[in-house]
Amino acid sequence: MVPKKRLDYRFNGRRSPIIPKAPRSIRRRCSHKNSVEDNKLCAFELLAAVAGKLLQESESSVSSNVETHASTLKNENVKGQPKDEQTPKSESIDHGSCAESSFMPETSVQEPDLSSKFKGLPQVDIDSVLENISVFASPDVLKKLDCDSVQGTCQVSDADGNTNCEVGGSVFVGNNINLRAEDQQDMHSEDVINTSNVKDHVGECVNSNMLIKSDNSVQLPLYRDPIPHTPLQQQWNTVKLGIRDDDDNYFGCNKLSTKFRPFRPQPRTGHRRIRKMLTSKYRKMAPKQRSCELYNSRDGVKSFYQYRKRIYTHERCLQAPIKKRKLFDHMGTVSHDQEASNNSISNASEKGMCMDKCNSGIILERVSGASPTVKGHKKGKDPHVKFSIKSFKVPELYIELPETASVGSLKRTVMEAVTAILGSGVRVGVVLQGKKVRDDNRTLQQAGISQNGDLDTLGFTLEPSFTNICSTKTTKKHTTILQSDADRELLRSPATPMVDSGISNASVDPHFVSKVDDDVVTSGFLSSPQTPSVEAVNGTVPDSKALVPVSPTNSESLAVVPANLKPKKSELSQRRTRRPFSVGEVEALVEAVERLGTGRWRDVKMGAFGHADHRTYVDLKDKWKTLYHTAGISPHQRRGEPVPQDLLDRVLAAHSYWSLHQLKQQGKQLGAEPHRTVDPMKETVGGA
DNA sequence: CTTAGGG
DNA sequence: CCCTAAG
Repeated sequence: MVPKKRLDYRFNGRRSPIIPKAPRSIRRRCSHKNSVEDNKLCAFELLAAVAGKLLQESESSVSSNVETHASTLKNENVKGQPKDEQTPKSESIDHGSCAESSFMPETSVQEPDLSSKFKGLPQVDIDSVLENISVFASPDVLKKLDCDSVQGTCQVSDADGNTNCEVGGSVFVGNNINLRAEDQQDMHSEDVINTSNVKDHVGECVNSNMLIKSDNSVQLPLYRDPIPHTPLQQQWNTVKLGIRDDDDNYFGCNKLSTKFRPFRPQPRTGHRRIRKMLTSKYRKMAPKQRSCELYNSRDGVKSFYQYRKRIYTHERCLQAPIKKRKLFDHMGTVSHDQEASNNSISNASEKGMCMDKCNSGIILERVSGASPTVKGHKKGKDPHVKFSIKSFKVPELYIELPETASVGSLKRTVMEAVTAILGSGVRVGVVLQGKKVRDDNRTLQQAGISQNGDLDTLGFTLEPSFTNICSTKTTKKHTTILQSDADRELLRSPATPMVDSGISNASVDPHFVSKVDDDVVTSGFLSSPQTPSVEAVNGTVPDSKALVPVSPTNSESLAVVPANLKPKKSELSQRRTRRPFSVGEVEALVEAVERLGTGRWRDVKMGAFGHADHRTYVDLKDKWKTLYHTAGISPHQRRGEPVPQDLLDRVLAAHSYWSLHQLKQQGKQLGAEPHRTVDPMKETVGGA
């Protein structure tokens, strides 16, 4: 009885063309050129503003000669910095190009001049940086930047030349950072996935036992000392977020900072919606998402990484709902929890690859068991359950590096990210059938973890337990000042999920740089029970007697996810703007439902809302649901635009009618249950 | 893609 | 509104 052909129905998409989205260049490649000019100006102003402000607070005089200064800094800072083996560019190109490209924004390629020009800049005294920025902020330079952003990362060095404090600061002009993200999104992880070179070039360097999976995940065999002779903490202290690569190649000014962000794996080609997630809100927070490290040998380590936490066993390839991010953005640590809420893993359609692609993973080989799953064996009257955890997955780590960064830099960056997570302490969470088992007092049996249980769905998570993070003060005075600014910024930031052009505000805000930093500080590493940062899953490897590093290939084939992982939404979709139904719409809906019933939402949609692209049948169904609910509650409990009582009455009537009608239909079809078919009074029976 | 429900 | 499991 479908009135119309599906051909006519083209509104089931989520997108509502009608809803104006904040203008944003979703695809950098297209908009790049046009935005350059504008951004150039902004960049200049921004830089100037920042520089000006900071200079005021800076007592130290600065060199106006960039090259000189940079080289000096370089000399000071480079020493003491362990370097990874040389990784020739050629090699990167030959073997690691895929990996590299997947990690780095392509934008950088376009700024060779800048790159060379700012060589050596990465590590500079914070004041100097500011100075440098002001110096650089000439139209010419900006032009060369040919980029939408200028990021600066500052480091404060002590007399020994050791870096004591790193303050990552970024000035974003335009939407570079977002674009980068998108660029990454545009890349195909598959390209990387099967490339062993990622492992070769990155993993080996980071740690002989740690591998970076081609899918962007990091595998860190937990057997024994991943970081042999260095206490995690210590390692952590030396972490430099990719400020300088290991080949002594400094990135250009516009790529000074390396950001750790929850890693969002590249979507497959078909995932268009990925771009959606990169919309304003996300973008706005993007700068803050990056993690930076702030540490001072005197004041103790202060490091903050931002990572995204994920929810139990399921992880979505891409992300967390933006609204959550938003919260996270403005509320700092507190909102971490929220962010974790609806993550679920995706992908079956991707042959289990998604898992790997989606998550950075630390893989542990399962130890015991001859069985792939947790198995129990009798032992007296108390059955034992044997657990063999094959792997732990690290949550997404978003690492962003300029294309000009070296592979060595990438290695370090990843290493740092992983180290930060591990080093800050983790705790284990247990997930069974997708649900976290929170009650520590329950017995395994009670929790359903028995030899007879469905242990295939048992998983373990490594949850971050950072508590010491980003504590307090930074040595620099202006940091404090900026803090207040940042606070203000946070306060005035609307909590609404709908954000306009996103970056604009931030990018224009002279305090943006510091704000970012501050944000990072305040939101540093939080531990949230809800948000496991590391995921572990029971291996599917039948019988591994020992813990062995799992090669990317292996892990892929293992597809270690606790079963029920579906491939669905693999992108961070922005929540649609809320669009309350008008009385007129409600009326139309009621009318349509009265006519068509409550089980034909597509028809209802076509019949009554065919022109309303923003109303999907799901929306209508949901609206009906709420209407029905509304009708069932007292008027004073209702909110929003009041719905005429008569409509509500019709809702109840229609609902009632169609409930019976459906029962009838069912009865007819089933045929086996006569009493259901007709008697209206048997309404309740239907459910049985 | 649609439905139906839970969140 | 979102997200998913089921058809």
